[in-house]
Amino acid sequence: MASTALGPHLRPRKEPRQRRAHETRARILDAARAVFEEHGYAHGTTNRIAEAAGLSVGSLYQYFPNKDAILVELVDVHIEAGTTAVLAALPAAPDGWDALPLAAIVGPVVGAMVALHADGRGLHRVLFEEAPRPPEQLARLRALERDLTTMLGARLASHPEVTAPDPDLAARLTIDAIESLVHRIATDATAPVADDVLAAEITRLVVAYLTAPG
Amino acid sequence: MASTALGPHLRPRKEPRQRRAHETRARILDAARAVFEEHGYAHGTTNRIAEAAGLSVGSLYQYFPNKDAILVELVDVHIEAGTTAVLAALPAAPDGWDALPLAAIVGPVVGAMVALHADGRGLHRVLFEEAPRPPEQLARLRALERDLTTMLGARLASHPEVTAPDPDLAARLTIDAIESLVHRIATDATAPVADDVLAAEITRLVVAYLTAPG
DNA sequence: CTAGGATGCGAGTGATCCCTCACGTTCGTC
DNA sequence: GACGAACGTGAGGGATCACTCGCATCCTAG
Repeated sequence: MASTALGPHLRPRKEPRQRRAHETRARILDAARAVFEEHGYAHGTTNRIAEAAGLSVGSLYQYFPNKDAILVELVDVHIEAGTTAVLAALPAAPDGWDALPLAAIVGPVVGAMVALHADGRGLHRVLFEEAPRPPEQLARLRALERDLTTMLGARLASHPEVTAPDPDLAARLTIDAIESLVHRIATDATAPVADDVLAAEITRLVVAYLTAPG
Repeated sequence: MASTALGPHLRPRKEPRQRRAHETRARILDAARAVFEEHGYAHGTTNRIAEAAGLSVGSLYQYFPNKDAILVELVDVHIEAGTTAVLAALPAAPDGWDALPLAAIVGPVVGAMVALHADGRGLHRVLFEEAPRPPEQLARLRALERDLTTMLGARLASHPEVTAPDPDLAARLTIDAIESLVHRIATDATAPVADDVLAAEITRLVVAYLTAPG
């Protein structure tokens, strides 16, 4: 939870003391997920969230100081889950990745990303694109992205299979391509693609790009 | 203009008769672009649009029956511009594309897409992701995308350079990758990439993907 | 059992927004 | 210049939404 570092405008009114309160808090977050996904940010009203959680608005405001605080917490949870999932998917290689085939590195990461976004595309869009977010959280997200990109760029530069002339740019395209394609296709209900097929094809795309003959 | 096929809820109140009225209409659309880009859909109020256009709200509602009608028109204009730009960028080849190098086909299309989204990323996001759009328009957009994808899939299947095992899936990834990467990178102000560099790199990615061995 | 804190309630407040309407202003025509 | 139509005005109605506050109910320690 990120509540320790948050300003007073995003801190809950009271820390829950009884078990009942913890359950209520969780119910609010679950209801918020559903309501934001269905109605979007602007029409995802606090009254609707409270109703979906089987509560009154007043109770909701016992746990969250305002509407945005709910959203911020949902985003934080998603960021944390994504970071740990991707890091866990990276193959363990104490001597660096240069000895591993590229597909063995890219494949698991893509698989983790696909799994992460398998459900809740609408919610994800609302959280990350539609809703206003505090600059503090946005900066954290950008820093995370930048770290990931430079880390990947350095690794790619030394990998024997990689032929990209500008590894940093290649790292950026790679990460953006993975995320974008997962978003677009994994959750497009009109023409679904099986998760494993999609992951394999995105992996094929990335590996082909990084190892293309000069 | 798409006003001929629109229902009464999206038709302007009156067809403009005087030159002044045409200018007013154009001013409203320009102002709406700016206001939606800056404030998003929900906070892009009709009063703000009218003010930005140097008009009163009442005048705005002489030309557009409601807020959404303004948005629909902006989207239609963008769709039309995008379609014509991409079609114009395709190389003329009466005997089909099979004799052309893949890069000569992909390059111009990517270049056209980059140029098309060079400005107004924020507006584009609002128009296509944040704002609610009538199902009719959404269906038109999906149909256009599907046509483009199947057209490209058929062409790719017969092209000698292409090695992708599933041309339709490859066509889909190709189109989505181009659009996504253009959106993400061409208009990310925090770490800008020159338009020509970006277009070249995306082209490299697509060609590498489509011609990957194995 | 009971006191007092924790939790839950929901009508109401003020703010914002879309859109209307009754009325002025400008333009084209004779 | 005078008349009618086209065009422009902006205060305000009606609706929605975030959030509050006074009070009821529940839980738990002593």
